[in-house]
Amino acid sequence: MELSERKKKVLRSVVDLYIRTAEPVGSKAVTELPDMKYSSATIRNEMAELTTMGYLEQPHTSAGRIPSAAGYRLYVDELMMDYRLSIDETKSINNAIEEKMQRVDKMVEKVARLVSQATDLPAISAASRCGSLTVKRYDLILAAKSSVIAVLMLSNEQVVNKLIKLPLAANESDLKLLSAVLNASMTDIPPEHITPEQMEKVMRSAGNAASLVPVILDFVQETLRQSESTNVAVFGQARLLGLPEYRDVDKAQRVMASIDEEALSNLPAVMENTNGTKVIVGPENVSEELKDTSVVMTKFDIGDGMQGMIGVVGPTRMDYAKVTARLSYFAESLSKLFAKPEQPQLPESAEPEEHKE
Amino acid sequence: MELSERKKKVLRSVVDLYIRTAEPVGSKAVTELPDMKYSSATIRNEMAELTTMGYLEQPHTSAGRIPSAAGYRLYVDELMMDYRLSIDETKSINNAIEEKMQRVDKMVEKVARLVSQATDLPAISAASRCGSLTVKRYDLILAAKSSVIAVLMLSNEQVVNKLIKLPLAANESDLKLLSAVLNASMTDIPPEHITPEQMEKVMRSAGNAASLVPVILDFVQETLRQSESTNVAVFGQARLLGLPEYRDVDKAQRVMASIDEEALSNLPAVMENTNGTKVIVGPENVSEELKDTSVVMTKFDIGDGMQGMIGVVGPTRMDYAKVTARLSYFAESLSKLFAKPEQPQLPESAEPEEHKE
DNA sequence: CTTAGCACTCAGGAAGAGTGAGTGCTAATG
DNA sequence: CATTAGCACTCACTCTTCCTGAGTGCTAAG
Repeated sequence: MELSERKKKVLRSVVDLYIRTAEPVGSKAVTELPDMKYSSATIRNEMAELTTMGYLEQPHTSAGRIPSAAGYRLYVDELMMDYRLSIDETKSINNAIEEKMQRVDKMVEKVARLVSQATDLPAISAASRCGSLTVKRYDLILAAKSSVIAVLMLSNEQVVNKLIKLPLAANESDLKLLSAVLNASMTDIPPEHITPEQMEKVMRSAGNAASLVPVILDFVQETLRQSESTNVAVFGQARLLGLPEYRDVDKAQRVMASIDEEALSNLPAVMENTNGTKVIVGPENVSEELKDTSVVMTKFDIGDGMQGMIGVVGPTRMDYAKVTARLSYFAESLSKLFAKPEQPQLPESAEPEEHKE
Repeated sequence: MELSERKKKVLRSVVDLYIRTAEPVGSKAVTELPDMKYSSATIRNEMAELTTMGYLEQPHTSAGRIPSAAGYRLYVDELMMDYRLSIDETKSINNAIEEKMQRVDKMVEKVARLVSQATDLPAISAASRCGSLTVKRYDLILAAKSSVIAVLMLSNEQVVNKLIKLPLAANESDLKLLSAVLNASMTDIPPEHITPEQMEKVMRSAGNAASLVPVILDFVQETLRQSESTNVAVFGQARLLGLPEYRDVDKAQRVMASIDEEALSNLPAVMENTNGTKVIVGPENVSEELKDTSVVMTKFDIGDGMQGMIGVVGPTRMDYAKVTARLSYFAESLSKLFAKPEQPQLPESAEPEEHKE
């Protein structure tokens, strides 16, 4: 059933107010809003109907209304006003991102930290590889009498290396032979297909350098496996405590603990089939502890076939408009940055104006 | 002034009890301890004296006593009983550490997470390089028509690499020349000594590959600089909230926020001149917010000239004996592990017995 | 030196009263 | 018919008061 324009306006007002004050919203408060031209009685009637329709709730008979999960959902999907980032905001975001950074996952972490600051809520970051990797090319460098550097180029253009110390001396030509063998027979093979039999075959043809083979292939397996893992971190948890809904220490503790766990396991799965920004309102969360906690997550591509995810956790009453706006902007900036890694290109298309309030 | 044996015994009992219960300790409670053979009146007198000596405090006239900072200090330095880890504890520690891990800083983080679990307190981890690094050796590998892998071997035997894409094609002999030049003139130079003049000199002698020089040297500088930075992380913050002293949300928030900051900046400085395990009792902390929060930190060497630090943050009333024991054990295990990286050797010397309680 | 006894203090919980924001309903109004 | 004014009612919260009991310091006796 479709809501009347007036009902939508009332619902939006209630949600907005509740987001600001964290207290049940009464009919009078709504009346006092700038462009509400109805009396409190009318609003009361509308609110009563919105309550029976399930968009609002009443903590007890003589209190104002608060939005229900359905109310928030509707608000997020249809009602909320776009929040435009202020110039200051975009500037500080850009400055922060502009710094040269080397390791991709550290970069994502850093941005998550910024997001946490910007939203004054805890933030979660995750960097993960998607799709399985293989080795595209092997190089062996003789670094000293008895140490060899193995350099692997992976299918995503990433390069990794390992220093291997040998029990005995090695020479250039042995290494040349071995790397030729490896490049011929061990490229483009996913880690789970590296069998002991294959390993033996390689060893037989590797001549003097045969003792290197198991070390290298172990390293290969480890590298390919490990790079599939996700790297999750949480920042600014303490900010939760500043919010009235988490004045209850027990609740805060439960939520924070489950952010830690959730972050470390479930999170990647949740975003599996999504792209862009997703809002999970309270009870839509799987975990029991997070039933009145909302999550806004955004997924984006970063170079080398990796994906990044940054999210914010807060009370169901969080400022969805602001949070999603900021998060999207961060994600967009990061994507662009990684698209041209040597020459950071920052989004200018956004044309930020003074933000409405 | 030296304390009598009886006073020491009373002080120890009070601290022990307070650590367990988090509530002011009355004379009666002390009397009821197994080997206290005095009446409550006697204990009262002793406690009164300990109070005037500054080792105990009284929250208000009609309450029991709690240890003062000086009391804790004395307790930590002289009074507390050694805590022996139980077999179970050492087992779970060893299991956790045994897994193969690749990146050192991740390893330290993982252990910190374990420490947090084991102590049920927030833990801080830091991994940092000490002393300045230089490049020991350069290798350049032609990876494709127009991409080159630069492999640097650093003075600590660590190897790093970077994939460089060229605007034009390169050939083997150009790279051979360039790497010879680099190895001849740019080794063992700390990052701050890489001057533009030098860079130009190298470029002049580099022939066709000159355009690679700035990219490589930038990478060198970045690598050497970055590896000096410290990598700090905090885990299990939420555990603070389980403790009675942090039922006050505001306090908890202040402390947690300042753990975040402290962790990220001050921490390495604090441990500068220390080795092994250090206990910082409440007011000995620099930060105002942490005046009634204690920190136990331990510093240890991990391979490659890196140092690791793991610490625990908790109320002044934390179980110092247990925490220091566990922390030391973790640190010891890690040090040994890194001493023989390929063949994890776990401490057996500890000969853990059933722990006293 | 140790202990029993006693008067005194004071934090913290329980019970009760008052306050006011907010509601739903009804009747009047444009 | 939609809107609004008016009114009685509800109920969370706060403030105050009272009471209890754990703990103390001091004194006098063992």
